[in-house]
Amino acid sequence: MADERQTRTEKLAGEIADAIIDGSLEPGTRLDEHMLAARYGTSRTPVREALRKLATTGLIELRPRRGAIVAEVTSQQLETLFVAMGELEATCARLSALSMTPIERRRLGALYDGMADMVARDDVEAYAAANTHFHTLFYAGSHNPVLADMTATLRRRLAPFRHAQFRAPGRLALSHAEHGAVMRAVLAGDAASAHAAMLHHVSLVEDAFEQLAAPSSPRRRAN
Amino acid sequence: MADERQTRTEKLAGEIADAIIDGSLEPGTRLDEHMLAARYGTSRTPVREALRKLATTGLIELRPRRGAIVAEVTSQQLETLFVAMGELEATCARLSALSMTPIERRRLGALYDGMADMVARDDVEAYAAANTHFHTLFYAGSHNPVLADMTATLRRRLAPFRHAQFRAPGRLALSHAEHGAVMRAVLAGDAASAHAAMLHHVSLVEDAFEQLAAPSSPRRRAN
DNA sequence: GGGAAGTATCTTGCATGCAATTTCGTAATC
DNA sequence: GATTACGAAATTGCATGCAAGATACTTCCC
Repeated sequence: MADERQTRTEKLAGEIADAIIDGSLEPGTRLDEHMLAARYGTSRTPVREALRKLATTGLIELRPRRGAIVAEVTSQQLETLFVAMGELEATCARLSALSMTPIERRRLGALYDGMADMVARDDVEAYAAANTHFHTLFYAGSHNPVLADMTATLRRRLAPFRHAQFRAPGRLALSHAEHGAVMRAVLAGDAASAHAAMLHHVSLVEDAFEQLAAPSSPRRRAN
Repeated sequence: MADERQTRTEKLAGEIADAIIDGSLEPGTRLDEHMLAARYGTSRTPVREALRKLATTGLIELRPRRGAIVAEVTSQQLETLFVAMGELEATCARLSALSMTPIERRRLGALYDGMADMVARDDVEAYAAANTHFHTLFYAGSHNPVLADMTATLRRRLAPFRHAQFRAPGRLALSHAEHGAVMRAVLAGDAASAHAAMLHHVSLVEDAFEQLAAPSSPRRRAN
């Protein structure tokens, strides 16, 4: 459809980002400009510009004169990213408590109720999709596009590491209960509680990930 | 010194950013690629790449096929930026209360004490420099480079609009008092109070700006 | 005189080519 | 046998050229 309104550079950036996020391009892979240009049927110029763009989001690492590689994320950096993500999500929830319109609040409630059914049916797939939507509502609800963008970008950056998020048994019901706490605080206009509830929620997600990713490694102290 | 270790693109990005921040390039100015290339004595290629980089920070606006302009910031966008900045600063303060090392805490106290003298001498210039330093301590003190980067970038982006920050009479002493509240909360390890105090502090800065920038325009409700 | 259509100029998007730096492989020395 | 030095291949950084789209201007029509 709208495939010729955006420039080749933008299309490339999107495709490469997708390849990284869905795992086709593994961390550490060298991103040779000639290779990418050949693979996507363009010249090196748009490839270079796309790589610069991706570098600013942190998805890839650009070393001057030494080429680009898909960002290798150490578990320490990952923890840093999760903490930052959590703080931003909590901030969005905080602002949502202060700024959401009645319509937005009603939508939030409706989505939450719908997600209860998915938990009852144990429909992990539907719940995962609805979960993304749920969080997105707070980005928009903050009524602050700058913050919403930052948070969405970070979420995208962490997407490769959250595949198995709802695998752990009982995680669905727990997640839904936490969502309930966040939602009630936001609907009540209680900024501090909304912040705390969301922070608690995403911290647990982080812990769940760490248990899956490195079950035997010694737990570092959170910063 | 280190002028040939970084690439032309990076140097260009820095110089153009400086020109925007110090006001040499006013908002709305068209950034013609040929013109910039000629002015800085390079070809268009590094100019293009520098522009892309600046676009991601928000300093300039890049419209596909229509060129780049120095970002025009409406007062509404400015308020959004200030709110986001405030939330991020508050978050850094929150994390600082939890994570600062004893050495960092001591440095914070020392700087605060030194700033008291500047207030007494009414040395606006020195205070402004120390103020930047003061805030930077919290970025580092969060022990979260991702968050610190985001906050520093936003601060840089807002730099053009904070020139007259300490002009208003009595602002120096007030600022110092607020710094004191933030510092005490951080030193006490009280995350919630640190967050609240910093938010209060930067909100007042925002208000001061708005009074200077648009004294007669009707006040919008903060989001 | 005002507006619209067509044309010319300008600007960006992309391709290609060259030079400099890095990296890899080979060989020589310790 | 390991390490270092040298050289070749490869890769990035940058310059230039061309084509498509956008802007500005002229001209024509109402």
